[in-house]
Parts: sequence; structure tokens; C-alpha cells
Amino acid sequence: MSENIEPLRGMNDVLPAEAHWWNRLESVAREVFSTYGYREIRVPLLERTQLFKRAIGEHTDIVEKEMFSFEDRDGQSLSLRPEATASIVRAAISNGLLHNQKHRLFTIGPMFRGERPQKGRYRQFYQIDAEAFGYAGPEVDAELILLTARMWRLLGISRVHLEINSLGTAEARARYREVLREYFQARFDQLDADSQRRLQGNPLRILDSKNADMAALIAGAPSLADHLDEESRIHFERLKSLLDAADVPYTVNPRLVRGLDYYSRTVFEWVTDALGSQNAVCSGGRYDGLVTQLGGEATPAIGWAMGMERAVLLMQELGCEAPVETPDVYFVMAGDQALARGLQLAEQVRSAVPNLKIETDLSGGSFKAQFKRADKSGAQLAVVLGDDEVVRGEASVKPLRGGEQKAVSFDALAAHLEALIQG
RNA sequence: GUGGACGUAGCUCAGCUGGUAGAGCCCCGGAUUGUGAUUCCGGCCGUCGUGGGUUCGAGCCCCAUCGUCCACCCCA
Repeated sequence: MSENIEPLRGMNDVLPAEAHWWNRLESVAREVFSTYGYREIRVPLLERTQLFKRAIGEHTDIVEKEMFSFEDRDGQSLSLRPEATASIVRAAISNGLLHNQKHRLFTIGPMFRGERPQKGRYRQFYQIDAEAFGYAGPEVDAELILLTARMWRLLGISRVHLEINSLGTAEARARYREVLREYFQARFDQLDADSQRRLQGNPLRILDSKNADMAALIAGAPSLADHLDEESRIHFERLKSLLDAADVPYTVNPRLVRGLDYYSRTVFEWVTDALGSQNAVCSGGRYDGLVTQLGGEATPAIGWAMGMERAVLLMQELGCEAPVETPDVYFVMAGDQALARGLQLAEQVRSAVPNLKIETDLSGGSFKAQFKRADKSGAQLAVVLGDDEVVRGEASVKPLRGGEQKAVSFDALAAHLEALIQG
């Protein structure tokens, strides 16, 4: 195979044989959003690089080395979006959606990050994304989580577990960050290389280290919970009681800190043990400061993003249901006359019975070959048209899953098929 | 960006210590006239990821490169 026809690294084609999983996931998501009053927003894939720098944080890995950035003709730096939140906040501000208004929004689409690909992690990846603006209380935090729990239920996804934490206000977190920095700085030589580096950038991330050798050191670190401001503590307690009341099990994970700068107070993550090391399937949190940070009026906000590749992998792994589209009726036609008449008949039936799914063979091959395809298509019925039928003005209707074949006049065909399929 | 494994027909893979490629599936045709399972017969399919090197000779050895997978970093 010629190499320049290969897809770019980390880019994937979703082929027809797999598309039904994606359709299932997306249609359940849309259905659930609709029942919770979330409305769709569609935003560009491309924004000024500056937007992501301001929103996500200048010194995060995402911004420093993982964005697809390039210059347009005027020399302005543009980037493919690495996540949806920044774009949605921008859209909300630039369209004036936040003036004394509340919004519950969702979007579904591709994001881009120049990471090294591995299972469930690609350079173009798809997310389902939900954001709520204008709600300060923990009730919306709970509702967003309940919404995801409902999606898992409807999709049949088990083996996911909810972890929650509170990061406090930006001020409380900044204070805690310093306490933590002092603690680890004093024990600098006990840190591994990665964590020594984290100490400079985001010391909270040290808590999330996978290195077992540092477990004791981390366990002895000052706790975020002890440095929460009073309001955030009350907010978090209330969230927990709302989740309890809704019977959604969760674990408080004090080491769940999130990588992005803009989070504050509630953060949460749905994790699974079924996908190897890419264990987060959906995660999000509150970002009360981001709207002002991007130049809008102070607006409380919270959102989450679900990785669609990972959700699809989970569905496949767990044997969830995802209906495959099959035709109801398959037209088998031999000879030029029959082909022409059959095409015409199929149109006639589609007009008369709009929701009937009809697939025509059109290969002009032998009956044997056409019947094989008819069988494989999963259709319930075959409509057979050869020279004899055309002359008689009848089609032979053959049930493919048991039953007798019989001749039906062209005029009666639509009604007959409808009765057999829907009756 | 770091470490490891791997790249052979459309798919899944085999190919012994180097001697100029195989199987199954799929697809196509046939086994009495225009009818889908199974079975049987036949057919199609590859510059062995790419480019160099070693060798009389490389799918098998060496180097580079691209890609995939797994883990780390980071993160959904």
C-alpha cells in the first residue's frame, strides 16, 4: 500500500461496520440531554490560539506541546480545539448568552491533541460535552452527574465508578498549593523525577502520581480537605447528600485534582477498570472563574466531557446493545427490464410506505448471488423480479426467515409488504 | 517527549538454524432449468510497511524511517 494514502498518525476512520456503536452512543446522549433540558450548541473547531492559552493555562502540557497550531495568512496563530469548554465559553460571551441568563448546553464533536496515540487516546478524538452556566449551587453539579449516570444506565455501561473531590475556591486552592509546595520542597530528594518537575508547575499533580514508591510520602502530605474554604466545604457536603439521595454511589478521592487551571470547587471523574491505563471515561468540574478570565461577566459554570472512543470501547467490551441497521426488504432483479421495473417499483413502495427500508441489489448478477446478499443483508423479505414477473405484472415475495413465497401484483405490492413487515 | 513489542493477501495469521511466499475467512464462478444454510470443486488476491546495508542469495540478519499496539508523561 502506498504510504502517502495512509491516515495521519493518531487519526482514525470509523468504518460502516463500527458506526452503529457511535450512533447508539450519540443518540442516547441526545435523548438524555433533551430530557434534562440541555440544548445543543455548535462551535467552530478552530479558534485563536490565545483563547486556549488563556482558558487552559499557558504552562500546561496541552498548550505548550500538544496543540495543533499554525499561522493563518495574516500571521495570526490559530489552533484546532483541544477541548470544547473554552470555545463554548467564548461563544457564550461573544453572543451575549450570559446577560442575566442561565444556559444548559451540550455539544458533540471532534477535538485535537498532538499526543502519542494509544488505546482509547487519539489525536483526533470525539467528546460529548455538557456545560451549565449561571447556576452557583451544588444542585446543578448533582444534576450533571445524575445525567451521566443515566446515560450509563441507558447504554448498558457498567464497571464505571464515580470519584469526586472539591478543589475549593481559586484562593483556597492557591493557599493549599503553597502549603503543599513547602511540604514536598522539604522532601525534595524523596520525589521522583516527574514529581520534582511537577513541583514547579502544578504541585497538586504530585498527589495523583502512579509511582507506588511515593505512596507513603503522598499519604503524609497535607490534605486539601483541611484547607477548603467554608463555603466550598458546605457546597461539597450538599453535593454529597444530593448524590446520596439519588442513590448514586461515589468515592471521595482527595487526590483527584484535574490538570486544567480553570477548575474550582467540584471536580469529578467516572473511571473504569476495563480499558487499561486510559481509565477516565468522563470527567469535569466547576469553573466559576473562567468566564471572567475570558472577559465575560462573572458567571458560575460547570461542565464535563466524555471521551466517545472510550465509551464505545466500553460498550463493546461489556457487550452492550447497539442496533445494526438492516433493510426490511431486498429487491432481487434479473435482466435489464426487471432492473428498470424494479427500481421504479421500489420508489413506488418507498413513497407509499415511507418508513420501510428497501435495499435493491442492482448487481445484475445471478439469482443465486443476489439471494446470498439478500440473506446476508438481514432483510426479512425478498422481492423477486425476473422476466416472468415483469410480463405478468407481478412480483414474487419471498420471506427469507421462513414462510412461503407468493406472487403479488405490482399494484398490491406496497400494501402487502407493509402488512408483512409491520403487521 | 521516554521505554518496550510489532508491521507478510481486504481480514485473522503461519513461514523451521537466511535459499526467490502459504492457510482460513471474505469475494467471484460451478455442482440440473430463475432462489439464501451446510458440503464439495475451481478462481481472484501480495513490489512480505518504506528506504538503505550485509550476503552468491533476505519475509527472515543490521541500520534508518514511517505506522500500530502497550506503558510512562500528560489528559477526556
